[in-house]
Amino acid sequence: MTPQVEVERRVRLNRDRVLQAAVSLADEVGIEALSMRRLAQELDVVPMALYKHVENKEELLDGMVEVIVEEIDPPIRDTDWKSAVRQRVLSARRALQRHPWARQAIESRTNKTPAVLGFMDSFAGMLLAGGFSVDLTHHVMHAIGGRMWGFTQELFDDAAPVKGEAPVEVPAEVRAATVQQMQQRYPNIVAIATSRNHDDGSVVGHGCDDEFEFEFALDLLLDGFERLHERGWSSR
Amino acid sequence: MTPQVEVERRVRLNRDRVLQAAVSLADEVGIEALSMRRLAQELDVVPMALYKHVENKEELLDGMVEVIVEEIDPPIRDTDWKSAVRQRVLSARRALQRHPWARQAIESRTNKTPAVLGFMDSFAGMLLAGGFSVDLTHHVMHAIGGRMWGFTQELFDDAAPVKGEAPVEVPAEVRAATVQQMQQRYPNIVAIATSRNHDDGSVVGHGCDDEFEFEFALDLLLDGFERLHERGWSSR
DNA sequence: ACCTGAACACCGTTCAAGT
DNA sequence: ACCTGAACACCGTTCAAGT
Repeated sequence: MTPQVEVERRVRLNRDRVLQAAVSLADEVGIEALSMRRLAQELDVVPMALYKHVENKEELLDGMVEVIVEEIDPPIRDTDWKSAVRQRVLSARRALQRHPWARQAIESRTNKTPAVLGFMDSFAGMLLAGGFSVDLTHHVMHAIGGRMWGFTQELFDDAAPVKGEAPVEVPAEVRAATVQQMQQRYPNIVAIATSRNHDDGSVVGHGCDDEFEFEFALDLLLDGFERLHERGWSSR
Repeated sequence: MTPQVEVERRVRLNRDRVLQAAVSLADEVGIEALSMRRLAQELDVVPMALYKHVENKEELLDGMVEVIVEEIDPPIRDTDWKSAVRQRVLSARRALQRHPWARQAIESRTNKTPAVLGFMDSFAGMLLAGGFSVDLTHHVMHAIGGRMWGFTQELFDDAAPVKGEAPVEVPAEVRAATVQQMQQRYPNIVAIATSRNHDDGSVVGHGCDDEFEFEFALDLLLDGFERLHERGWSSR
């Protein structure tokens, strides 16, 4: 009857279109109202059509987080570490504020997707370029991560075993290949992850001492408060 | 047939038993697997029986958060502000770590329940007792809140209008009564909330300047990093 | 290669009824 | 006063089938 209309609305679906639509829908209706069925409806498609472009809802959320992380500006060049870091943190904050659901979504993800790893890697790069030791960079990443979002805690930890599933055994050669790939793409992260506990020859690291990281940031803040208090600081 | 068994398992339900069961269930199976139906099953009761003790699932989650907040130790007396604050933050952290779902649950709540308000009030009290100005206390609360969990941002804001619902108009006399009640129970919070913008006579305050709070904490950390860097700090 | 339709095993919550 | 049972309008995801 109206063939060109049919043709117009039947744009071919692809992963990117699915993710973009999901982001817009979450912006409009909130993350709790974002369902596979509703998203499909928005795209004029039957629910199951989405599953050709996205494994399941978890992977959809991973993809949405990737979209948001890619909105963050790259590091500013030719400036000191402090203003580079400051600008980038504020840029990340702006991205999160554009999408009110993003904070919660990020915090619920346990997978580290490439965009997230890339962000962390270039972030560590700013500090290392500023002359920070790998050690200090590591702790600073934890401390600043808590400011922007809550998920940095486990970034360098071993993948947490999924509830109810036996942890997958990865053959040694696959592990070695993965480490090499990681080293190529995320050299700073690998440097940090391998710098501790290298006495036992493990390349992966043993997860961070959560308690230490927490108190590290806490004490920095407490000392800061004390200094402001002593000098009679006021916001006006 | 077996009347005493029937009697034994049919313990009368009440709000507390529901909340405790919900907390245990979430501890065991995770927050995403906690459903009203599953909780009812755990309590040997039909799903709808829960709704006599809890308005709906949102209120169930509010109640679970209350349970966790009540696990936090009260402030330690007869010590300086710094170690009082430090101990209490670490106690809060321990409570959250006992219940891995709690962080996410807290962050998803927008209601401020009495236990949460009470916690914040006595927290502010530690700083005020240490001689901090109301102004500095206010910003410190924001900065430290971000360390423990992510929800302090909106604590002093006006209640965010619920999506899709017209904001409820509260009669002036009801507002006045509420403020007086708040002043009785949460004097410190009210002091903080009313100290800013008092030039226009509003008692409620206008929400905080998010951007200012964020940069306040960020710059404290950046200055801290800089100091550690300059003095060649190392974690060993 | 991509999309569909029906079906399954779940949700939160309403309503009217039972004790 | 407290609990029940059936029903409604949703979920995410499987499977086998269509083009």
